[in-house]
Amino acid sequence: MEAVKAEINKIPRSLSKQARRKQLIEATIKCIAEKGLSGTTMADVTQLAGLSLGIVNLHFQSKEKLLIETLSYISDEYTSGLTKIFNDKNLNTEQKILAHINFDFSRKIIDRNKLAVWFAFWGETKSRPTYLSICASYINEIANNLTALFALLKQEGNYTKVDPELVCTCYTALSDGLWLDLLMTPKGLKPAQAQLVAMHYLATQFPNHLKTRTGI
Amino acid sequence: MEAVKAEINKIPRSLSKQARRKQLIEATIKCIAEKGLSGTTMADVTQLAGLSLGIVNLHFQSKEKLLIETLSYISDEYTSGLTKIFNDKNLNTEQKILAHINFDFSRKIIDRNKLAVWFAFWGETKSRPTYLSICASYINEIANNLTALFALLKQEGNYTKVDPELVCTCYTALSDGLWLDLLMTPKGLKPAQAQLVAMHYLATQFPNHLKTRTGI
DNA sequence: CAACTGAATGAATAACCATTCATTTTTGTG
DNA sequence: CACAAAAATGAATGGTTATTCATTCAGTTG
Repeated sequence: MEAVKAEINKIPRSLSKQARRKQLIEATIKCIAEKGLSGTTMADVTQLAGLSLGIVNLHFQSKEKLLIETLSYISDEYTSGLTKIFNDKNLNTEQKILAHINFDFSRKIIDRNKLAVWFAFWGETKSRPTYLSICASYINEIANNLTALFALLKQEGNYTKVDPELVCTCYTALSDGLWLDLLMTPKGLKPAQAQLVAMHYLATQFPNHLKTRTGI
Repeated sequence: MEAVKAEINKIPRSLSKQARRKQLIEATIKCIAEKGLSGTTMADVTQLAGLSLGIVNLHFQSKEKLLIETLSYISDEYTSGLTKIFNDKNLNTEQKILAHINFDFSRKIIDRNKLAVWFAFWGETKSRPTYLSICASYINEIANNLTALFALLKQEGNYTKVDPELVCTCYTALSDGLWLDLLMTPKGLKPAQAQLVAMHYLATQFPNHLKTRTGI
């Protein structure tokens, strides 16, 4: 009891509002991963954060708003990472595409807790338009950027038969599906293998630029 | 009021146990699609089925069992359809693969209500091992069958560089991702287009057997 | 150090919801 | 038609959980 109290007290009360919100959002991510979206209660979240029951309503007004902020949090993390790559002037087209794939399968992104959160919300988009609208805004932007990169590589490499939009749709669906695999069967597919699968597809479109080793 | 009562009364009370269960499961599918897994209540399900509140516990003992039976129901529908194709002695290898893809994107399977149910449960697999075990059993069987088909086509068509297991992993992830697309952005990707995307990938592996038109 | 401010607490409240079961309705059978 | 068995009903129950807010606490300022 004393030990617990001591540990809790390590967290200063004067954390800025922003930091306290982040602390709660990260507890929410863990909670959704462990108990599911429907099984996540305010008591769970606040206990995991080492704070008191009423704190979520103080900082987020309601549970629903906390959930929305949590989805926005991981969406922003993903989008901003990709935007940075897309705008990096030191990378050429091929390097940007490679960086994009590396990012899609990096530790930060394919963390199983975060994957659980993605799919928890995606599973509810049909019934909750708010969740959908949060996702829709970034999906379009990323697709446009990625399509543009594929179009450039097509030009630069004389891949006359490549359809950039089709490749973008296919790659995006493929990586979503691989994410699902990583979430559901962690004993099966490993992150590095998943990335190779994605590379394998892109190598069929841009064989002179993106090569994969044989086997997975 | 009279009209409602009349309509309800159309459903005979003497429906066999099996049929009543099916009626409730189908109401559950609609409900999960409309309100999400967390938002689905017993009152919702039974009202949608035009029956009384207590009926679920009569036929399924608990809400949790109803949900599990609902997942099993759509899993069985999917698995049995694919098994039938795989065991069809009138189809050659190429035709079986084509039939598999056609089935994956058939109306029956990519019904948005059912897609919503798939993803609702998948989003909770990390926290509910029961859901995972229901899915795990059929996933393996289908993967083995499909890999075997790809291995056969590789042999028959002399595709020396094809890795059947890799192609199976890639195709499966791709179709899962396309399903997600169909669920989340129904205004974007259409079922027929999604199928063409899947075909486009397989055409890169078996170009002499599976061709796609240009464009999506 | 005393007064003040805003952050944090958690007991109390009110709403929601799965489950139970005494009662009613329907069906099939002799 | 009567009667037993089976199926269905829905009011009542009890457990769970989001939200509220009076109170406590920590940090700051003059």
